[in-house]
Amino acid sequence: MKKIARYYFLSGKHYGYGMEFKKDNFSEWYNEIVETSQLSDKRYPVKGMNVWMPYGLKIMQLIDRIIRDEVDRRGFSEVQLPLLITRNQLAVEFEHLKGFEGQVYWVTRGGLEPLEVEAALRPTSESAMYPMFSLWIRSHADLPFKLYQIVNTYRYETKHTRSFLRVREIHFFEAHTAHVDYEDAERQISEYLEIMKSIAGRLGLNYLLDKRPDWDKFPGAVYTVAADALMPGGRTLQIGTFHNYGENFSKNYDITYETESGTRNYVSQTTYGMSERLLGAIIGIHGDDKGLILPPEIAPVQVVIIPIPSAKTDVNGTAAKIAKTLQDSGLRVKIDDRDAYTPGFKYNHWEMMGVPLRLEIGEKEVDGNFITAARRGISGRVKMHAQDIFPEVREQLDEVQKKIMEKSVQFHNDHLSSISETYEVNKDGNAYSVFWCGSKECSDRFEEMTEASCLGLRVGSKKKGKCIICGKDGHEAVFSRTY
RNA sequence: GGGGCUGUGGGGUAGCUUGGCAUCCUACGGGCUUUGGGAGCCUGAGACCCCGGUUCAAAUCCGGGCAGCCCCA
Repeated sequence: MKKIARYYFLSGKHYGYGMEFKKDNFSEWYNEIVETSQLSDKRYPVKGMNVWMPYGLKIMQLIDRIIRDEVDRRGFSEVQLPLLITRNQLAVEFEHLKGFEGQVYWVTRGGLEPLEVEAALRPTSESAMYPMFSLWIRSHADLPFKLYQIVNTYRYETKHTRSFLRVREIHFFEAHTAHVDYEDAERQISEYLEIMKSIAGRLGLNYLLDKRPDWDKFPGAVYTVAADALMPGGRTLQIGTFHNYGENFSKNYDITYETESGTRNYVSQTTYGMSERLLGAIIGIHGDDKGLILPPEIAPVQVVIIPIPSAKTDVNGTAAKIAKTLQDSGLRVKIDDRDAYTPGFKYNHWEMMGVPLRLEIGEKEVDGNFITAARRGISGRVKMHAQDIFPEVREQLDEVQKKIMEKSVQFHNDHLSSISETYEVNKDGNAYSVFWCGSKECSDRFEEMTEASCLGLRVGSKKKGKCIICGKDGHEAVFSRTY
């Protein structure tokens, strides 16, 4: 048999034997799955900068495809701005810069010569984009102006880094818009929330929408809303942010437009950010003791076919035929016909890799003209008709997606608790819905007592009650430990 | 921000206290035999994080760096 190249989807396990850690030991489990499923190799010798392995990169690209799909259809255009930002661009005097001061990488030399103008690696792209916005935006006819880019950004994290959850080189999606007025910017925020909902649905993720307290909003923003996902291990993960900048940036970067009546106005601006934390959430929330569980839409291999070798029946021929049918229908399919491994080994391997659907083809199947299918995350096997198999495969992939969402909703609901006394916070951790008066003092006090910090007021909640700390009138807020 | 721990073949480890041939498992290459839930035998290759110090001699002791992990705020 032709030898199979040792690429991601067909390689043996490089790193040992199966899953050593169970998911209830989340920290260890997470590290192990990132390594054994070949998502990322963190042996690269720079802290917080890991290698995207083929399998992990493919998943991320499929996630990006969903993001592009959702924003493109709403009139955004993709751009790419340079990585370097001059000191001049950054040195616009306002709070935005101060917010990032401590975590900016600087390029100070070109070859052996010190640079005349030192340049920063973008920590985010406001200061790269907005001087250009100032050139591009001329009149009200240019508005709303909606761009996005998917690029790496750099932040000098001093805290403990973790694959996909806290990194120094960030795979970043950032949408930037400019509008005629604040009201239109507000409409843009609503559209962002709609996009987030749609993306999260396709990824099987749930999240809370929290309006960050003033002291925790994005530097330079009027306000910040964040999407926080509940993770195993009792922490929340910020997987999306929505900022309304008002005119704070346009006034500093001189972004104006000519109105219909001939006057000049500053634009109102917004941004929307997401990163590989989406992948971190997918790994953490969907995975189980056997490994990854991937939503079909982002699975590099959606269907894996395991031929069960037989002396008297041509299982490989049947496997190839089924594979071709499914591929022609647009699915990502692999046949694992390596003869050095037993079927049982392959079952475990592909379950670890999170492949949604496995088809087994042996003597029984060929003779009986059917296919045995196993669905990731759903126990038991199902039989499919070998003829016209695509609709049944499609249906079962949808079942896997449905199950992922059900489990995800259940997890989310199980781990968000409403409490009225701080002693109800338990060490195992959850996210806590409480009433809060809005003061920094009470937030600090709560954090001191429970280690859970304030994510902010819950967006859309109309609930009112007495502040859990001081007893004054308050609104529903969420507290939790965070990544 | 503070404290602690650890770096040995690709992965996981023994050895370190008391300096002297580096242990085992797994993964990997070749061969045979197997294959319906992690097969077996034979064989091969592969390692002491980096820099400096002490010493006849350093994986082992000392100093610094880099990297990783854990706990607390």
